[in-house]
Amino acid sequence: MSTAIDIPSLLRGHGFRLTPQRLTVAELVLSKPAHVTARKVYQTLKEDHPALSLNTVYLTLGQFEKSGLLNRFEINGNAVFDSNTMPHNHACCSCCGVIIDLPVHQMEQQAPSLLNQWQIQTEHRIWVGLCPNCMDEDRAGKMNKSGVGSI
Amino acid sequence: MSTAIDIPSLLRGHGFRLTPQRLTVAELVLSKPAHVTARKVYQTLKEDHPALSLNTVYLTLGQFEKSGLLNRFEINGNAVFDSNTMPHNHACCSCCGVIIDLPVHQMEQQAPSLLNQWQIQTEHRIWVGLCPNCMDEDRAGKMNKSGVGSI
DNA sequence: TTCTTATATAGTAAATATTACTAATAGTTG
DNA sequence: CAACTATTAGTAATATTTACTATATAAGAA
Repeated sequence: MSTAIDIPSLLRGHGFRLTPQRLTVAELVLSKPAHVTARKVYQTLKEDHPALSLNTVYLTLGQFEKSGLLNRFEINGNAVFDSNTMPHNHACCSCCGVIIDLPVHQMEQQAPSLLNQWQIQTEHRIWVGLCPNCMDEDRAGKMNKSGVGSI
Repeated sequence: MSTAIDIPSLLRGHGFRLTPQRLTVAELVLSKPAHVTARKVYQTLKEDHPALSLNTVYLTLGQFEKSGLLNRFEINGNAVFDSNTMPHNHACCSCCGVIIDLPVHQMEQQAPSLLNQWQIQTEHRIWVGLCPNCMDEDRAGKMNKSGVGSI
């Protein structure tokens, strides 16, 4: 009678046990479009769910990301988890912090029309992947594990 | 006899005093194209310049950013300072962490040709500015100071 | 239902990044 | 050289995230 996501089935389908904590977090971040930080999830839920630790929120969001249920990106130094796992872009308000989704399929180089009402201050586009050097090392089986942290 | 940047003049022109610490940091990050974190600057310089604290590096990079000498962006949870203050985009290697500059003026929606040799894993595009709500509040003189941290 | 077992969790601590504060230092200007 | 003020190192505080561990518990087997 509704198109609501069946959270228990979704979690089981990804091999998760159905614990109250996990169900609560999933209900908040997977049942509807959401851009959340771990802290925000914890603050939102802790009152009604005292049996939930910030620790578990971090772990759970990380698990959901690994399972492809959430996407993760960085904004202003915080990890933001996004229930929209389809390719898309974002706009973030520097005043209130709201984040909105933007389509990727415009031909324009400029900001998409959804931003007509916004007063854009900065725009940033970043690609993450393997550079030619590391692809070579990868092929040679010598890929290091230093990761991006070495910047 | 060279086109090298005159760091002392540059700093004086922005109202900075010429201290050894500031000159050292400036020489590293302003005299040539650079993508650096505060920690990286500190680690690079501390051996030859014991009279330099990580604290000062943070402060100095922040001052340079405020003065428009550096641009700041986030990648993998770290603040990265970029001596290229002209509009441009970035690619970051998920293996070695190298960051390269990319032009903004291609018409293509796809990754720019500089990335032909890369194996791109993810792409992210983000616009930062004032949303319609906050623009209204701004006009009404009620702009809050909560900032992006409230996400 | 009861038992078994591996997973999940809270609590604690640790690691990392960044900012705040302060007393002492040291450029700069006159 | 003297005075003024920016600058700095050191320390501490804050915030985010990860690591570790003993306990609790969900899920499947008996």
